[in-house]
Amino acid sequence: MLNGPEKNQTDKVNGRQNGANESSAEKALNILLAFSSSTKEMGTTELSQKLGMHKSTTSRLIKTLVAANFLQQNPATRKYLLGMSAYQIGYAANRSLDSRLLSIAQPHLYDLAQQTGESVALELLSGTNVILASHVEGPSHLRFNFQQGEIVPINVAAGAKAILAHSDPDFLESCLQREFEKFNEQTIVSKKKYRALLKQVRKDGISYDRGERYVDIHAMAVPIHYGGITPKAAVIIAGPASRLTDSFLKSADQPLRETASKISELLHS
Amino acid sequence: MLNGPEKNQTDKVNGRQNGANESSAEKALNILLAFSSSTKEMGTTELSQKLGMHKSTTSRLIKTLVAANFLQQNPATRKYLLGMSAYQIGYAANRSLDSRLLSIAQPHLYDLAQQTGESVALELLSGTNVILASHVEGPSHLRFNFQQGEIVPINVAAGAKAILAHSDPDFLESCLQREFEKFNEQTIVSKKKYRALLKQVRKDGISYDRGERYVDIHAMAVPIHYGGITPKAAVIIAGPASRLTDSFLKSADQPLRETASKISELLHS
DNA sequence: CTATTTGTTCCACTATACGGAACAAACAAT
DNA sequence: ATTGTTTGTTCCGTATAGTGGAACAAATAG
Repeated sequence: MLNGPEKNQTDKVNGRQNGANESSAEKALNILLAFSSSTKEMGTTELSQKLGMHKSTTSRLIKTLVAANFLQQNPATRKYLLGMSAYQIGYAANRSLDSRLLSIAQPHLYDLAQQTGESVALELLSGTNVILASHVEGPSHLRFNFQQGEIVPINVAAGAKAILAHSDPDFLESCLQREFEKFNEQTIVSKKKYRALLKQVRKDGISYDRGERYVDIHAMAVPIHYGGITPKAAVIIAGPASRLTDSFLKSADQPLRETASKISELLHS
Repeated sequence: MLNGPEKNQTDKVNGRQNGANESSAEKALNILLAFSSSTKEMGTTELSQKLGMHKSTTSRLIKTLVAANFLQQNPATRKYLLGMSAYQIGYAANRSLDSRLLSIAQPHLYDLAQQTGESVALELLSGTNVILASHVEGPSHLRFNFQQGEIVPINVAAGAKAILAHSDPDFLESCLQREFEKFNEQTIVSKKKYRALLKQVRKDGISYDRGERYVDIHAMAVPIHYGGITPKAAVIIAGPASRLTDSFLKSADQPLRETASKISELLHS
């Protein structure tokens, strides 16, 4: 009789035990993820070492990934890089995440508006502008009325500053190519000043607009983080300058941060 | 007696025979691709039907995809949608493809500049602008000097029209939110007129700029296709209005189209 | 032109994925 | 609540599909 006395004593707890177990599908996904961190092209051997897989296994999986257009081979270097299908699902994910973000955020924006008494909104980065995607008007009679879908230049949007403060350098540069329009005396038009401001925002985790677009409207914003990725959205509180005093900013600080991090967490769940 | 004398007569030619054979990695990738076409969330059963797989297989693979964050479950609907990893590799693919596109295109842009005698460039769509990514100056003394990295509004860039004419409707709408700046009498500021123009461009496969940015500079552009995806780049020929006559446009038409399709093909190889 | 690195194919072995069916969980209809 | 229906997950024996050593092939370096 084969397999002797104790047979399946392989402590397969049932599921996985240490994460050391990998299906071929998992391996294929890991290959894709390996390309997401470094932009550079990679060959079969390099990949197999990086992921601790055998060359032959890696080679076969790459073949599959290439066939599905998730990877492509650069004929010049014979190495591999991400392909059109990767681009495609990224594009689709972007849209899905947006719509999901909006539905997740809505109730929390509402709570924040109730709590602070001011208008609250979500700003989404789109190219080199910010779009006002979702908003809740504050209960007060004198309040800032967000205009749904309004497009705001990055130099005057509090949300844009919050987002760009954590964006990757290349992207930031491409945004700074564009000339900053001046709306009033408070508007920041100097790129140098803007950069310095972003540095401060990154440190504080919060950004402000002290009438840079409309002199009598102030705002404060905190970014929403999507995993390890450049944030592309921010929660913003806006209202009349007369009410957004220093003491208001102080009292609204914690609730705003909590709302943003709550939404960030829910996105990942 | 069932199945009689001969048993394993299953004509397993050995490898695959009809392409009907699918590895688990392939199946996982197909699930991802299923989400790229329709934005809507899908459940296990719906997916299994769409892909012709068994429920149990689909369920297991979804589990793997969720664990790797390529999919996520919407707690409200219990259905699945693309997750952060999808977004992440899309973002990386975007960068990779750009750098690959530039290196692939360069020699062909050069050839086209030689052939036509005018300046040639690559325009990349970035958000709601177009960036001048790579260019070759024409041999003539009087020529259009592209400025590397220059950002051009979509209403005046020939490349933008070529790109947007083939973009998906949602994206086009978001681009049209932005107000069109008027540079001179030729500049198109009417959204209605712009839409009509795009329709024509889509039909012709080529777009023109007859001095819409600089009155004395004309241009023509053809989009580069990345697989089945919305194009995000175009090849453009620009030069002094005095030389871009109707007869020039006619003679450069074929070479320009050929350059664009050559680059498109090389991207896929 | 040989040596070395890198990538692919082969094949016997075994672990892994399959799919029917049972089970479990939501949701609808009484 | 109770039952019926749809949808999703888990179980498990079987057989297919993936594994990895090694041979082979193709580039690149020396």
